[in-house]
Amino acid sequence: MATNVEATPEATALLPRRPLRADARQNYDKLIAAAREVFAEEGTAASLEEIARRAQVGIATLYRRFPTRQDLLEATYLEEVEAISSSAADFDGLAPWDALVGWLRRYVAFAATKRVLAEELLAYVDRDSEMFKTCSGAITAAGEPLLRRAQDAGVVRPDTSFSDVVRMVSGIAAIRATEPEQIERILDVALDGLRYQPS
Amino acid sequence: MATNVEATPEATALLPRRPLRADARQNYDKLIAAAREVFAEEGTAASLEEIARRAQVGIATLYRRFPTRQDLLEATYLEEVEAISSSAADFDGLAPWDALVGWLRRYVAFAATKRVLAEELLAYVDRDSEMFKTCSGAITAAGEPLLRRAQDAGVVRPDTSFSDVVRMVSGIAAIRATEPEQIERILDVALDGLRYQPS
DNA sequence: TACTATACGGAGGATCCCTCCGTTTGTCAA
DNA sequence: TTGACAAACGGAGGGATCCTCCGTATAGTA
Repeated sequence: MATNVEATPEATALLPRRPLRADARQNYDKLIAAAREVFAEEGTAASLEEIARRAQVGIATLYRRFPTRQDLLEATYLEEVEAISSSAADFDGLAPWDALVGWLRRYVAFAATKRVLAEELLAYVDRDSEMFKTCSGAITAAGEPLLRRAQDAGVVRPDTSFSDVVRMVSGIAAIRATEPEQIERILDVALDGLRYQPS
Repeated sequence: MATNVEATPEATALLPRRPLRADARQNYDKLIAAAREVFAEEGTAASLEEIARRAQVGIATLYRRFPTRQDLLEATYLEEVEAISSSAADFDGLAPWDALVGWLRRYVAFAATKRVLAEELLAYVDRDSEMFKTCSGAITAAGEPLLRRAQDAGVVRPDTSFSDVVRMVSGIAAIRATEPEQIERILDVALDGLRYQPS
């Protein structure tokens, strides 16, 4: 995950934060990492003490940094968005098709936890709040170039927008499948649809 | 709510249950009523002890009847479906338009809690399970005649299906509005759309 | 090195989950 | 009506979680 230095060059400023003491910053990162794991495993109703335990941090440390469950949820969500956005750069070296698909596959894993976090956040935050707008903007800025590159190279049909693709993948990621391989199969088919050239 | 007699004439058999002792049946009804209230107020993560308290029943009584939180959730959901279905008969005496709109307004209140219950149930029950199929069938059987009657009377445009109307209303009911009056206003506009006669 | 703001951890009271078990009560047959 | 029993009830209580308070430790600075 993105380390928590306050002046990262490519920082999208999703998480504006004052400088923390070194130990505090480490604990912050450990808490977010643990929260992402536990929320993914047990849903948003997961025990905060379990998160603190897994982060090997006292429960009070968790509450000091995140006074509310919402605060922890929101920070985890923003870290996820930041991670999926900045991960687009990891695929720069690959061929256009492989780069796009590689990122989208990563997006599936991201979308699964993102959806449940977002659902919970929406109970307290407005859907078209500054936060959600910034997030969707960051994701578009990260992924749209991958799509355009693939389209310019002729390996993806030109009549699809980034929004189309992301929503298609999000929809597939949200399928309640009994076996996880099913998601894989469906995703494969759908991605093949992107290569199809309409006559 | 529908009282819990085991041989109600119009019973849709959504809730097959063996005959209960009189006191047990009363407590069952009190628990469902309390559960509906509390789930609506606090979400599906609400405290079961709070539900037992509000129903003025011992906590063990709740657990005996509903060994699992899922069981209580499911029973509450089914009661809601049964209530909204059988309530269609309440509007038989009204004019076609008033009958349809009256039922749909009741549906909005229903949909708000239904959605959150269904969301939680889907974590454990398959989307196209017998239960969900039966429920959507019951709602269609209840509401579709109201729509058809209004269409036959010429007060609702003929080019809309029951599914269209229900999903429109469900969508409006799911809006995360800050003020509840907003839902009312939007619903009014949308329902006026039903009267509009395309040329 | 010494000082202080910052951060840490855990005890502890309140609440919730769920089970066990002794007590009460509805139902039915005599 | 009455007596007997299956059915149902309620609450205590162990374990887990929530959240706060407060004494202790340490990073950063002069």
